[in-house]
Amino acid sequence: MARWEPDASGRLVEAAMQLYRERGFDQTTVADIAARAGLTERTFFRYFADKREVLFSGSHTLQDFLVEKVTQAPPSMRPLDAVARAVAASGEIFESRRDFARQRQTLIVSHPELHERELIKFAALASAIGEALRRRGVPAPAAGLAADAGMTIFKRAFQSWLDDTKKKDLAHHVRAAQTELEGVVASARRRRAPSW
Amino acid sequence: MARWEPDASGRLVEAAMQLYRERGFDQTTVADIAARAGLTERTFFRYFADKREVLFSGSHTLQDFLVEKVTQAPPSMRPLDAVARAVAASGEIFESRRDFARQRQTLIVSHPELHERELIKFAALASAIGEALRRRGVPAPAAGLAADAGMTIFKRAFQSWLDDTKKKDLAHHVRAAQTELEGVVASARRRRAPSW
DNA sequence: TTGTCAATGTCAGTAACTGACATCTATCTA
DNA sequence: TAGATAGATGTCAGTTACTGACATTGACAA
Repeated sequence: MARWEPDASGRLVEAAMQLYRERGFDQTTVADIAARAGLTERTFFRYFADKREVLFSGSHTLQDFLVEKVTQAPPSMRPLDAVARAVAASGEIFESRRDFARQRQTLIVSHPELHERELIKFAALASAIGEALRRRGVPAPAAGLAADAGMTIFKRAFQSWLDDTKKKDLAHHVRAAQTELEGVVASARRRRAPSW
Repeated sequence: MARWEPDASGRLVEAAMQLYRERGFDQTTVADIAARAGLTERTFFRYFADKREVLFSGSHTLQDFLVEKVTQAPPSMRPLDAVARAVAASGEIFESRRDFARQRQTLIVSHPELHERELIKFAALASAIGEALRRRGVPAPAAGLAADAGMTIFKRAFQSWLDDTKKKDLAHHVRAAQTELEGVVASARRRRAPSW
């Protein structure tokens, strides 16, 4: 048998989600979370850098997934398409946890501290994807902008996927968001500089 | 004469910038900042919600400026152009404080806590600008995306403006960033959906 | 003079987070 | 099989960000 109850980290995540939802983020202490997980406060901080991070343990997995997909995209594919396709493919990570994702997102958007953390995770994602694009030979400025635009698409698509009662998959929402963005960003005519 | 030394808030900002630069953000306590400003810790927290916020006191001014510029843009102007032009115009806020802005940005990007705060300020900016666009009659999805794309342009342009030794103005960098973004986002041909 | 009021100060308390060190227990090793 | 090992956890003391309650200050008005 195992030395201790298995999956301490997972238990902490589970306990945190429950408590944040039950009594709110501010009304939950780290000691509360640890107690519900059958651990001590000190152990919580060995697994998570702070009280917010416990809701973002999956971000590393997502980052690895997206970077790999972007890296594997056909060499001829345009940068933003490579990113959008990777984002669309990440639906497989979320599909089975739609309810969890919805609850988590509700928590995040209603607590600025959590929202901040989400935003910097997206920034890290964008940075990693930009680097992957550069490794594909995309020039630096375009790579960074394609990564940022990809994150804009991701955010929109993810939200509308969560809101979607018809349960279309994430890829569908990604395509819609990309098309919308193209409509917004495309210049009226091809030109060398903005006309304003 | 005034009851107390004037501009307590400004003195706190000044003291914080000095100390964060002298000994680093983590090695500076709020009590340190307050002491240098000739005030107490408690007073610091009456002016700023937390230790980070002291570096973002100008964000409200910037938001009001951008919202007003977007609102005043010619009705025929495309949403992203309206945002980009507003962003370009905001150069007048920064021009005279280029060195301050550079020092501040160096601090922010080297401290994740500060970076988080900057990101949520940008998110608030995007939200306010999106709303302003909707008041102009821009449909909801396009308004939000144009605001986000505008912030992407702002970030790029602001950074390259800070890095620019030739001292071209912010508007120049905004135009360059917008042109780059258009190149990245534009679909290969006009189409109804992404081709991937 | 005296009262008012906004800005500041004082003080005690909570909780996030950290460093140092102790303890536990499955497994490895002699 | 005794004992050493090592990773996971616990204990404890300390710092500091942040808050609520209440006192004080000092220009100004009545």
